[in-house]
Amino acid sequence: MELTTAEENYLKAIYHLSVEGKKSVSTNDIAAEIRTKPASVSDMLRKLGEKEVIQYRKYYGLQITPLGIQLALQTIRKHRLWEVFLVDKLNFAWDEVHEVAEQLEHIQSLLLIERLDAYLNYPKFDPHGDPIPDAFGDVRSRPRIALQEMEIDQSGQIVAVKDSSPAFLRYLDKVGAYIGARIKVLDKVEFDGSVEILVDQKKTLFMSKDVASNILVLTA
Amino acid sequence: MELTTAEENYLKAIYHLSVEGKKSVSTNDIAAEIRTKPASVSDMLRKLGEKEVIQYRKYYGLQITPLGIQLALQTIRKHRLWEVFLVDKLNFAWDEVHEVAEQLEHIQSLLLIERLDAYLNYPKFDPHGDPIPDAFGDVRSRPRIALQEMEIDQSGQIVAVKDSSPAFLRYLDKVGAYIGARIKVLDKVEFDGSVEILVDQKKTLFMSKDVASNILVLTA
DNA sequence: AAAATAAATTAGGTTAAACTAAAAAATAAT
DNA sequence: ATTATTTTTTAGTTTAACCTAATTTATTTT
Ligand SMILES: [Mn+2]
Ligand SMILES: [Mn+2]
Ligand SMILES: [Mn+2]
Ligand SMILES: [Mn+2]
Repeated sequence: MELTTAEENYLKAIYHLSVEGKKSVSTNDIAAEIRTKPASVSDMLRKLGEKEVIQYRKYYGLQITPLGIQLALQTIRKHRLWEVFLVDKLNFAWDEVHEVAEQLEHIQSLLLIERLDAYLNYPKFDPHGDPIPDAFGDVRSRPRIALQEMEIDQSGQIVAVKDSSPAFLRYLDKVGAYIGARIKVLDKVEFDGSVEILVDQKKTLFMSKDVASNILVLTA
Repeated sequence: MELTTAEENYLKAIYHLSVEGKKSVSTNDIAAEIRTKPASVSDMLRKLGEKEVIQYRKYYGLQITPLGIQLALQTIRKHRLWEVFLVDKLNFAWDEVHEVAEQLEHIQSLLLIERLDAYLNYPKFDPHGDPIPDAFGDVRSRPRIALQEMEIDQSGQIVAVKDSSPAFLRYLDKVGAYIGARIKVLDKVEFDGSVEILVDQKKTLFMSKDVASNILVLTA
């Protein structure tokens, strides 16, 4: 069973929206995620249904199948390994990798991805802190919460970002927030949900609710 | 000006057949090279003509333009750099790289290819001995002749292969011929054109005319 | 429960890239 | 110089992946 590039992109979007997000995924959600029109999505859902990577009843909704999950995870695995390669070996910044990985993830070669994995020393997380599925599709996920949901005085370590857009990542670079940083919540403002944190025991940082909710933390 | 993957493949084939080969390139030649039907080639030639990467007058023939050469060389550059990456970094054998490089060459990112070039230490030749064009499309080509055309007692160094098929490359591996090997022609058989050579001053090797004509040598 | 609104699908069209079969042009053979 | 052959192009289809506009189904509101 092989999927086209477009099919892989759709399936990946469906996986992200369903398995990692809410249970029910709408045609409009997928269209927004993939930046395409709902009519095109309907068309593709029928095709993915025929290929049995999703279970699809029109007007009712869809459910990704075990086969679909497995294939989606293989694409995600490739995407994240390439991101690690770009950052670790080619010195890309973490905000420069997504677009290129979006292309590289579709290269078809089992040997390539296994060799790449070995070459990178079997990394467990990508530059944005997202877990890299192994060759069998197993994902070791860490329990993590949004910084925005932490209590005052609670401390932890930044382990991932929810939003991987260049604008957001460059903002984090600018203020000095990074994956691996140890943080402690100093204050939370009731009024607008903004937070004040201490980074690496030396630098205090204010951030909006919007920013804080896109930073994922492993609490101690 | 951007080309699709199919257009890049056609243009690359046209470049190889015209610039590196004979002057006049037929529709059938291209069809054979790309493993497609002549009718499909005619269609594509019209499109490539409109994009001005070739000059095309139907029934008369085609000529690749300077713009076409430049674009073809960029694709060839990417192809060969990826081949070096696969062999040097991911331990691919030289007969395993072509198919994967055929896909990787179409990844679009200027940053990627410049960084890759730097990471590989600006290699000048790919694993098959073919020169890698630089970012400006300049190719440093060495004067090389087919082993088959060497005289008895003449010596030199294997610098490239004409045929990159896995079958041929694996045969060379088996008999112990490799790029960089110093050789000397011991004998040439008039009857069938086969040759006997001495490799690295220790091992003698017999090879058919067919094999010898696909090995390129830099004569001392 | 009917009407209004929102969401999803279908109908019909476009573009890229392939194909087969038929026609046209160029080349080779008599 | 015709005729025959080969090469190339055109005509007409197919498939994948998109689109807009129209229609159908589901959901909400009155
Ligand atoms: Mn992609
Ligand atoms: Mn990532
Ligand atoms: Mn290619
Ligand atoms: Mn090569």
